[in-house]
Amino acid sequence: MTRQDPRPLTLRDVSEASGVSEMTVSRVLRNRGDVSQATREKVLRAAKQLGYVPNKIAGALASQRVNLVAVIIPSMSNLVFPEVMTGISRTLEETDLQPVVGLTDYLPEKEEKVLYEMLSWRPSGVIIAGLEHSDAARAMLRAAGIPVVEIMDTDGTPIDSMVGISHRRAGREIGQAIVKAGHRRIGFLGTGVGLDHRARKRFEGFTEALAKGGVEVADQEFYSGGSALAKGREMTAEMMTRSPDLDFLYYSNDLIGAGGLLWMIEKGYDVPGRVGMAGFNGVRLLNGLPRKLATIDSCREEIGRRAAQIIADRLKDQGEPGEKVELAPTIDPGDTMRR
Amino acid sequence: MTRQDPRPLTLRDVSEASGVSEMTVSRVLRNRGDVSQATREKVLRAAKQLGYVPNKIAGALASQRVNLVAVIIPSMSNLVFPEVMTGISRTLEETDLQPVVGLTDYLPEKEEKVLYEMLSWRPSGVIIAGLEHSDAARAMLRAAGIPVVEIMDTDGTPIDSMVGISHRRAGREIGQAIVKAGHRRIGFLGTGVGLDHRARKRFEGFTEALAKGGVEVADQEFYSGGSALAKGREMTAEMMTRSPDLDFLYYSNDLIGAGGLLWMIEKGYDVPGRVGMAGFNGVRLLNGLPRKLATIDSCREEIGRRAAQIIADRLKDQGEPGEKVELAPTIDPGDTMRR
DNA sequence: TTGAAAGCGCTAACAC
DNA sequence: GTGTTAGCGCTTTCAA
Repeated sequence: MTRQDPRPLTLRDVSEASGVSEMTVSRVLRNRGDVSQATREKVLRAAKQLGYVPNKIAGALASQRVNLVAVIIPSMSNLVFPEVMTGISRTLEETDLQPVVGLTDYLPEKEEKVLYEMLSWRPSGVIIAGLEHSDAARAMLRAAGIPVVEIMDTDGTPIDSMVGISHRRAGREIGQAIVKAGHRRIGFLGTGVGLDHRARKRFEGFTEALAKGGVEVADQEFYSGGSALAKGREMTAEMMTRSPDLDFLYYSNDLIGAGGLLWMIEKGYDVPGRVGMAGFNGVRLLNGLPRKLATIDSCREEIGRRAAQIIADRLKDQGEPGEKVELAPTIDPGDTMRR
Repeated sequence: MTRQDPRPLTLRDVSEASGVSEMTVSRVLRNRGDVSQATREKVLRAAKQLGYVPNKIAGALASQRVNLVAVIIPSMSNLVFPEVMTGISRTLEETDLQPVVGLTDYLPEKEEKVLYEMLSWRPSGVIIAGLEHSDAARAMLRAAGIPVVEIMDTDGTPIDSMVGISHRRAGREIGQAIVKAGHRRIGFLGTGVGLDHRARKRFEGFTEALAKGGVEVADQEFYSGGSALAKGREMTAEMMTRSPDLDFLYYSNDLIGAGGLLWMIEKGYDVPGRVGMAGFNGVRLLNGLPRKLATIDSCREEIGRRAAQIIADRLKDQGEPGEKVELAPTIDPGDTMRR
């Protein structure tokens, strides 16, 4: 228990303390091969006694195996990726794999850097958000020779496997539903495009569906940063002042939509009678607000689970490269869309 | 660019491709020592050409240095730890250190396991939430011989350094303020104690302050799981039905408090005239709700920043072991506390 | 400025 | 069931 020497403990220390060879100690600690009960106990006692913690760096180098899965996502501060992580963790917990997270802040350069850093630890697999990556990033992923699952989005061609929803389709479906419900003066409030490809695709699908119905977006406003609920309020106030005849507001995410909804309720608008509203994501955190915003579930936790499962299977030599999973989200009209 | 061989690239490949010794290639790639411009360029070109990504496993084993900081926290799914992470990341970004996160779900056994896993990668430092750990966990942390910063809480004795607020004091201060404002029929709504030591300490400080003012908690209710906003609503409805004479509701976190506040507004209660309300954390996400709940900022991002700074300094041989930082949160009365 | 040799702490493969 | 040997891919150290 008490050691004077600050040198980290090694297998050799356990070997000497227990009088068992290093190799056998290693076997015991990894539960590998046949070791007699007596020896096992001797080793375990010595290891615990000393407070030995194995050195995975050395183990990984020797065995050429690292039980890490690199997970590369834009951010943890909105409500979407933590749920994806939950799905990944839940699934990997049943294996000996561990997720390690890298954040990109939606910046391609940062993605490239983070990917490089993570690959330098030689993970067993990669789960990465989105289908858009720099050439260098794609080259690294291909060269890594490990299973790669691109998640969230299925509108494009994956390097290897992909799991997600079609954001273009999601945008299109909500657009169709809005037009079908008879709305003609439609406002869009969302994140600035460019950084977030999925938001862009939703917007494209949305305008496309409107166009088919002979409708154009009547007003739009983009934001970045700030508290989403408060931003939603502000933007909605501005837009309804500027374009008081709007009869539908479509938000690129539930949080700003919720802010907008709170404002509309306070101002006494008849929602959805006079103005319909919808967001995107199916954020559960918002359950408990006075009214439930219409939304499309982005299947975040399931995406995480499926992606992790693909990696796990591939590492067990089950499953083929190039698996493609497109989940089908459905519209939840909540309390803010006419049916 | 195109390789048939699935074998990962090594320094030797770059060495052969560039006609420079492995040692010199290594120097170039790490920007160490003097290398002629000509050689440097040759090496860089070859490395890029091949798409070489260094193997940190091997590097770490050889150099006995790992630029990782283990961050061990209970959860990512509430609003508090993501902000702590933001502070840690911001600070570490200015160094060559990288955070790696492990989650405990507030379970001591899981904490022990996660800690063991993380320490087996021989990180350069550890940031861990809370001051309560199993004996085994404490032993591991001490034996690791690396800087350890315990965060969030300062009510206790750290293994090495600590950065946080006194939750007992925070509870006491809000309790005092409530009593001073003349409230006598006080309800408490919070997380079940036992798992979350900090929530427990706040509650203890709270009841202590009430006792000093000759007041007892008139009604209390605990919850776990579910959507916090919705839970806050439910619990508040139940409590106000059961104990209609309450004149203050204190919640152990802002989210359930916000749910409660929404319910109170809908039911037409005069807040804070007839019933005062307060939460805890200073969650910015909630800015934008109709009214602002009184709260105490838990200084999450600053805690992250300070903790990371302590690790970074110690690794540069600046700063001493055993540093203790207690931040002083202040009450924000918002719109729900009489002043 | 460059290179050669000797490990870092562990495990695969094989012997006993 | 247990031990021995030879690396894993880098970096440290020292020599040239």
